[in-house]
Amino acid sequence: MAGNETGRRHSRDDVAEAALRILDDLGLPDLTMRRLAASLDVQPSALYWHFPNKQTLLAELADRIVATRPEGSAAGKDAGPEAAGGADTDWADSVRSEAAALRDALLAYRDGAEVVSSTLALGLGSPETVDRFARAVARGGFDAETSRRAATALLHFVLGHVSHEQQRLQYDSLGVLATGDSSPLDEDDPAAAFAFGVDLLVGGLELSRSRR
Amino acid sequence: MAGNETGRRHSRDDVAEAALRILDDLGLPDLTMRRLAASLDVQPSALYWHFPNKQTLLAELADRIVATRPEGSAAGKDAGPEAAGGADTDWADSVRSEAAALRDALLAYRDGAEVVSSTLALGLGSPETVDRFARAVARGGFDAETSRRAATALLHFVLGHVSHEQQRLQYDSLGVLATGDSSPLDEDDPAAAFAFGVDLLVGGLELSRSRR
DNA sequence: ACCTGAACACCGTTCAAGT
DNA sequence: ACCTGAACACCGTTCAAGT
Repeated sequence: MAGNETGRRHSRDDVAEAALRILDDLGLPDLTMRRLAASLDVQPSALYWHFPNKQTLLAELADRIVATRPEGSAAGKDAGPEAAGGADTDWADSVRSEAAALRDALLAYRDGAEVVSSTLALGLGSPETVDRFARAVARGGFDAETSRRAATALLHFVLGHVSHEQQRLQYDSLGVLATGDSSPLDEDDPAAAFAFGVDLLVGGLELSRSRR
Repeated sequence: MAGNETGRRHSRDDVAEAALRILDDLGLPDLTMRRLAASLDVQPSALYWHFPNKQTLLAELADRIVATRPEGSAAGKDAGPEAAGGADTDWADSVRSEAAALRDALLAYRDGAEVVSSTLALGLGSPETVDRFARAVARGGFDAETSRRAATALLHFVLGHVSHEQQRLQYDSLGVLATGDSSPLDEDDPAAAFAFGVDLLVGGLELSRSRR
């Protein structure tokens, strides 16, 4: 059903795309190697020709998910007028839109945040996501270590927030929505709560800069 | 081996303690219902008399883990001299030590952060952890919604950071420590990186306060 | 280059029945 | 109140062999 319509053999890309489909349709708990194999009309063992194990498959999915950027959501150019060394008055907005773009990408696939989060935790997946944050922060004139630490703080917040957001989505889509049994982490306006958290981190950076 | 030494029957508390032991000794992936049952000299099905399912067991463990506070690490009293309404000049330090105490508690058990994180994500577990953060923030004179949002941002950062920290620990303890293959999220000084992230969030709150 | 067939070593959960 | 025995419906992964 993915890639080649009726032909027998599949590519690594076919497998990844079929996996992404199952993820988005059924969710991460239902993305099993056996179910994936079945969706490709293949034996489970065939998958191990394309990927050494499930974790590697998930890392590939994570990379594809974070590469999902809604059209025209570029968070500033890679090398603007002030790219070479100097401080950028607009760095804060670029951090904010980088965060928003990542959130959008994670929300584009069911359980996207959890897939990326667990892949990052295992040290797999491309470093692109942290790097983008770090570059945006560095535009503010912060040193490399500060930028990297701020970037991971941002990433942890974004992944935690969106994971919870998505968990809530499918919790609501299922039956259990009794009145008032919301957890204290639930937010009635997820986007606003997200922006607030990002602003807190950006504000902290601004403050640390104003103190030299 | 846990609770009653040679007697046959166990309490819910025995089961939880045995589970905590397995978690700390072998890690979350090896904490299976079957292995837990074996450690109690009991059939797997016996566990389902004490807990309706594994998730509920994990939620109980999460509550016990966050209740682990190293001796004398109280992050300020629950009702100090300025408890009733007014702003507290020292609220920032209380947020910081609350964060440090939570980190210590999570680090006290292998995979502690992941257990708490996944429990929180499922909306299980006690709301105490968020509440403590929210109360510490509220001492700064912030309204309830701001305090709650800041608290969840803090919690997401702490859980993300410590999860990664712990994943790195057992990654290092296993074989694979080739030179220079560290992920961009790795920190050579985890405690400093942790404090930096917390300071960013606290700084953001200070800034938002100075802007009225 | 890509897949089958068959097996290995597991999982979480249910449920009637026992004491 | 607490547990056994047996089953159900699954997992991820390996590996010799096929085309």
